[in-house]
Amino acid sequence: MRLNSGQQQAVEFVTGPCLVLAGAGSGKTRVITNKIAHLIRGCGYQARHIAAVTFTNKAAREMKERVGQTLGRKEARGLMISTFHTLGLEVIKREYAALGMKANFSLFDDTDQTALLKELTEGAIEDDKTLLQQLISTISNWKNDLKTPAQAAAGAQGERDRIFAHCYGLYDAHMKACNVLDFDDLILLPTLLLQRNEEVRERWQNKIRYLLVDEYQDTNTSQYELVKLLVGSRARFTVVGDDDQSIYSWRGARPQNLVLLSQDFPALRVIKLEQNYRSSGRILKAANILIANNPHVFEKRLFSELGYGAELKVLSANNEEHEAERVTGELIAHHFINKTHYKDYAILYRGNHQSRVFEKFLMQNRIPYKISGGTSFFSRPEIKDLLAYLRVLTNPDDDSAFLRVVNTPKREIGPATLQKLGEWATSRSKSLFTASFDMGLSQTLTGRGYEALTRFTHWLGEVQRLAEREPVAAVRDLIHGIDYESWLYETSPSPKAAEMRMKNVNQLFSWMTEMLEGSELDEPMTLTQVVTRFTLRDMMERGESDEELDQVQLMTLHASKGLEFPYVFMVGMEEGFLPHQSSIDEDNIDEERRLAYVGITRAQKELIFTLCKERRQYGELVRPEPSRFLLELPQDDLIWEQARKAVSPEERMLKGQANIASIRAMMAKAKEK
DNA sequence: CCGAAACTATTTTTT
DNA sequence: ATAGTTTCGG
Repeated sequence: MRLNSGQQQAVEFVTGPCLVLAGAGSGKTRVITNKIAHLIRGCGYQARHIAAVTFTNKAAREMKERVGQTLGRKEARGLMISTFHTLGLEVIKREYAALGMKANFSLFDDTDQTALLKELTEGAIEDDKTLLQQLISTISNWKNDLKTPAQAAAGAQGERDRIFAHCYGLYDAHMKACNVLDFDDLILLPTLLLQRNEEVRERWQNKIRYLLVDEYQDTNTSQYELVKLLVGSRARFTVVGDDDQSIYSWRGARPQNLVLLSQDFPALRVIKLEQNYRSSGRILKAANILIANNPHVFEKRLFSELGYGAELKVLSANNEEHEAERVTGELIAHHFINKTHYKDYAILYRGNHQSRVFEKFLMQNRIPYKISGGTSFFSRPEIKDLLAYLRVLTNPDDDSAFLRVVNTPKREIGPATLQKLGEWATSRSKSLFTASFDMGLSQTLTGRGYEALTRFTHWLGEVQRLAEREPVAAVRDLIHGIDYESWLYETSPSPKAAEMRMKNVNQLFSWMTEMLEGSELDEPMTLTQVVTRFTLRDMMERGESDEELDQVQLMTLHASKGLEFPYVFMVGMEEGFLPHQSSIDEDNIDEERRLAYVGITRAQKELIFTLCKERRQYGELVRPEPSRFLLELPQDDLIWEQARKAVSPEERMLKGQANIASIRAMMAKAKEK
């Protein structure tokens, strides 16, 4: 397919700053990939001087894939295509000396971060969950606004801010002492460094001679600052964005950055892409009408030349189970009648927890499905345990990791021993692991504790030495050395669960081995890098998990951004759910509407909404109203299908099964003919 | 120091 | 409702 004139312009304008306002489905990924090709083939740029930045790993992978298809592996070699965070990590990895850091830093994920702040504030802040959450996001906002603890304290308004700023200071000191970074640091530190250090700034401006940013409306202040520093006065860049798809303001995203751009770069060329190549006319009309309820920075009118298409359906269900049952039944029938692939369907929901019921019904009916985005794998204790071990191995100063690991599996190192070790280490400004090798320690510790502790740390020290030469062997020795498998069997509720967990461990191990040894496509990585990449969930694709598998796609609305599917189910269309309750409370409906907009514009051919009359929430029965967004849609294009008369849950369960079973029987009969 | 029982918070979205 | 956490008895 050829590029339309807007796309063509966007691709060919390479001499200055360029903003592409790309509506949903207007082919922005095509523009980016074609532009990269044009820069290399038409403008004499070398691949290694071009960087493209996205927000999610999934998006980065997809872009790599698409560029690889357009250019071929050879020409694409050396291109930097990554998330903002991975780019920041890359800068830090190369410039750690200028940052005054050690090379072997490790990375905190949000659980580690929460745990540390909880510990630091014990007593000072009441054990209030929401307050802790506020503290975390306040610190994150400070970091996103490039504020140091001192600056935060100076600008603090009121008692609460002053206390929070103090906690920020404690947190920051602890992070530095342990040689640990959090996610925000991956943007913050490079930005501060490039601001302050001209030599480093020039080096990176020379390295990245053309920068492309996808989903620009999701940038926060520090990310925009980093972009400005990287492009410098030459201002050779393209950013692509759509303010209607800004759904990350809770993470500090500033869609106003779209406006700032024309102030900061007066020469900015603005190009609008308004033709939608994805959705039927009716779906697009619904999306346009919905989003018209929001205020707009840039006016744009999306149009489609595809057919008008089928009506949008609204299925009403009695409860969650019934909802899943109806979706499953609808899906089976549709799949059968239209001879589609399962991967043509997506089930989109607001919160991850909603996937459970759908998973259950799909599984019962032998429908292949894939839940993507779910954080489950990395939050599993067995995975966190092992990553913590590896963090100690690569960064002996990582006290959090050491504490997690020191008595897992149980090796008789209790709180008393650790308390004393902690006091000893603190008074000597050492980390726990490092201090455990001190000779004098035997004075303060009891015999048993000392014995157990030193046996463990000396052994771990040996593994550490091995890891420097033979990382793969070291990881293997580690897993065997702690006899992790036995530990799993002891602690798991059932042998089956233990088996599952061990499978996860082996999965992790084989991914790591791949990354450590490298492949034709990827350089071997150090253990430090591998551990960091795992925390970022940024690892290379393993061969088998190709998206080509024929599976129904389940994901959150957030995770669906940038993707498209022929048939889309948007489930849980209820007040309090799609406009989420917390957004209603905070009077932030616009962002929820954009989220609905994103969901609707994922659909190519058909779109089905579902909602429940009643639903179990925290075990309580609630009767939610239909989402206001459904009422905002053009009713002439909607078909509301009422649920059957209420019946008892048991009866409905049986009937539901029978319904699905009868559809299956029908299919089987039809097949015989 | 360990296991069972009682208790409690969970559910917004992601790097 | 359910999973994870704390507490109490052995």
